[in-house]
Parts: sequence; C-alpha cells; structure tokens
Amino acid sequence: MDSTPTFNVLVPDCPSREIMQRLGDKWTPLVMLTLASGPLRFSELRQHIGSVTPKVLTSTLRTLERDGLVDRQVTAQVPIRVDYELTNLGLSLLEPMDAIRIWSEKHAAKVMAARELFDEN
Amino acid sequence: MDSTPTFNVLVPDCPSREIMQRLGDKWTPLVMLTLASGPLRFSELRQHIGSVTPKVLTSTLRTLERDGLVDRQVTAQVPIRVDYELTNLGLSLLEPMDAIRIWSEKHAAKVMAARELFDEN
DNA sequence: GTACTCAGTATCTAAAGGATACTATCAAAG
DNA sequence: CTTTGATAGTATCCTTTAGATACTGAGTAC
Repeated sequence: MDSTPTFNVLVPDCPSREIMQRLGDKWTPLVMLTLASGPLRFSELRQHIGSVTPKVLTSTLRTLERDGLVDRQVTAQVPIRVDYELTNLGLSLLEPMDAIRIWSEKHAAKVMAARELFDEN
Repeated sequence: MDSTPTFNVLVPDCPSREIMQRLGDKWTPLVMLTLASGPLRFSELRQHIGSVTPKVLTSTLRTLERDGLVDRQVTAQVPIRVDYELTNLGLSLLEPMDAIRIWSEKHAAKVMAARELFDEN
C-alpha cells in the first residue's frame, strides 16, 4: 500500500519533467551555486555572477522563490535591503547541482577539444 | 608544478560556465537520460521523449555530438538508419544528470506545493 | 530641492524554441 | 511505371525567452 505518487521525467506529462527542465534553465544553476556560500543581496548576486542582466536575474529569482528553492528577505532599511538565501529544499538540490558543476569544470577541456575536432570537418 | 588549467564556473568568462549552461538546455538532460539505456534511432528518440519537435531534437543532437557527448552512426540501408549513442564522455555525465533527475522526481510534490502557496498570495 | 543608493521595471531588439508542412532516398506493392 | 510507405531530417513561420539599455520609486544625507 504505497500511496506515494511516483514521478518519472521520461513520461512526457509528468510534472517532474517540467521541474527538471526548469532547474536547467540558463541562470538557475549559477544562482544556486553562488548562493551556496551564504545569503546575498540582489546587487551582490549581480556582481558575483557578472554577466546577468537585472531583468533576467529578477525573473530567475522569482521562479526560484516560487518553486520554494530560494527565500527572499526584505529588510526595510534605507536604502532597502533584499537578501536571497537557499531554503532547505534549495540546499538539498545543491549536491546534485554541484556534481554538474564539477563535471563541467573537470571535462571542459575535453568538450572544447571535441568542438574543435567537429568544427574542422 | 601543476600545469592543468583550472576551470571555475563562477568566473564569468571561464569556458566551463558556458558548457554548464549548455548542459542544462531544455532537452539535453532528457536526451541523455533516454540514451542511458542504450543506442536509439532518431525516430525512437522522438517517440520516447514524446513532445520534442524534429527540428529541436536535431539541433540538440548536433550540439551533443559536437560536444563529444553523443556519437552518431549512419547505416546506409533502406530506409536509412541513424543511431545515437552516448560516448564515454557522455556516459561520465550520466551520473550527475541522473542525480538531478532523481532529485526532480523525489521533490516534485514539494515544488508543486510551493508553487501553489506562492500563487495564492 | 539635489544627489545618492538599492532593487528592481520598462522598452526594444535578438536569439531560441515550437507547430506544421515539406523533401530525399529507395524499396515493395499494385 | 506509378503509388505508397518508412526514415531522417529541412524549411517556413510564429511565439516565447533572453539580452541591452534606460528609467523609476523610496528615502536619507547634504
């Protein structure tokens, strides 16, 4: 008697597929990995990440907040202060995300070499 | 004396960042996980994945091939047969990708609940 | 009132993704 | 022979997402 619904990304209409596809959007992993070392303000996040525009960063953060992965704390001081922090759910995603990061860094040279070879032909 | 170049996705211009962002494009994880159980033809991939259009599947596969993650085998029979298969490099990415898949399936319900809560307010 | 900081919006353009229809190849059926 | 059918894609058009850049609102300091 297992009442837990099962999710399977390989089934087209399974909600887990859409969630996995969201996790891999362009800035989500970078935002999460940047928040891994602790809460940051909006402007700090921008500076750390570097090439993201405010519009896109805002929408990425809103989606993360909506999905329960990031918590947004507004402090009414002057100027206003907004801190972003990983939730427990967000923290639980950090390890898988970091595995992707480590793979990317470890195999970047191989991927670049493969690209050169491919583009030659 | 370490001559290995170091990559860091948190550095804006590091190639590993672009590679990580590519890995998380919309269909890449799904294609790789679908190929995890063995080689598949183009049409079989389409059927397994379900909702992907041929144009997008083709471009996803070309990118994967270019990055050295997938191998494309053409067999000149009639009708023509094209098989796609993970390379060793692609296989090495499977474990991190699968960790993301497992997380998505395990926490899908929590994410959906967070969304409902967020949308109420 | 002017200036400054912070956290965003607004507007416009460019790139990526999606729906749908079409093509090339060749073999077997009629 | 002409038609049908399978496979692996392209081509075309349209919508959605991302990027560049400029601007806004709140509020204290000067």
